[in-house]
Amino acid sequence: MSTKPLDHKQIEHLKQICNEADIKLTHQRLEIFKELMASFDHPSAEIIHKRLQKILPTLAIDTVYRTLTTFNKLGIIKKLHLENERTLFDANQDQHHHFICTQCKAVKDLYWEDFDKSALPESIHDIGRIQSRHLELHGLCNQCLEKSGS
Amino acid sequence: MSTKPLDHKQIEHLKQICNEADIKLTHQRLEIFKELMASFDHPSAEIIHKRLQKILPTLAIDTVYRTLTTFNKLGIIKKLHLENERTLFDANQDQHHHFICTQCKAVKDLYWEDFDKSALPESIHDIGRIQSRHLELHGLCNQCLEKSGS
DNA sequence: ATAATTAATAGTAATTATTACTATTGACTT
DNA sequence: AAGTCAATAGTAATAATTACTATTAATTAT
Repeated sequence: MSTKPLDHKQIEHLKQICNEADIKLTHQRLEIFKELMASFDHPSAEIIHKRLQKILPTLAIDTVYRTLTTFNKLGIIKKLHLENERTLFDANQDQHHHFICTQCKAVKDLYWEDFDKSALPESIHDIGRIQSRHLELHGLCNQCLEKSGS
Repeated sequence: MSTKPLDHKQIEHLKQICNEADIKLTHQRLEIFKELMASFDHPSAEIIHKRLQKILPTLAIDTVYRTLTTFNKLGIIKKLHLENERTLFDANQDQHHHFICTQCKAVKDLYWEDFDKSALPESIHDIGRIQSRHLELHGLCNQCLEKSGS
């Protein structure tokens, strides 16, 4: 499993967010956050729970769900509802989009600033006021393409 | 509940698809399809089941799920995995996108041909080969905006 | 330092969405 | 009219997520 180097600035940021929201940065919350920051993939609550077993053997799955929901509300992670049997979680806070492989179900990040800055069609005014946009691309990832030998 | 007028061409199309796929167009399948075609909203399996109670009182929820999965595989409807507690279903086969109101959770269709035709960023080649794109816009719908009085 | 306070957690149980199993149905064929 | 077989209803199981409650542990007051 590939991981990212830990960014202490992000942990400082988490401390600040928790302070402002008047909630405690408990050991469990910190470890769940660190696990998310270290994950290149987009783990589910269960995966996070499993990965933390070594550090926090008594951690309850309920706590993982509660914490992830809390983080989601605080805006420091995002729930992903993709073509997957489970809800996935993403700690990448930069504006980005997702590619989902229809074969292996892998989820990969995609950056597209030109699109992010582009204007939405006029017809959007008939619907409502947009706060965010998220693009979901489906297709075959390069790994699966190689395997199927095309 | 607002509904669409029934399009007999679409039912003919369904018959043809079922024929080609060598599956029977049963009474249940037809009624589920008609209900989907008549729906402006994006119903869940349970909602479809409820709405069909009057016509098909013995219809099993299992059959609804099975049929929707079948239709999804046949490509005549799409499963939507949005920020919703349930999977939703969409019978609109034209290329389109979705707006989800963060307050009332309503899902509205959005057409944006210019975007559909636009080229994806070069970086996509590092990831894989795209088969489809789906944009998910989040914000407040006009109805909720009016209610909150802004 | 110790007691009081209280948010957060672990452990357990419940709920909800979805899928699986099996006998039965009903349309079609011979 | 009997046989065939896919599809269904009814029931049960599974899996993801959430709720409940006693306990823990950190913080504040004494």
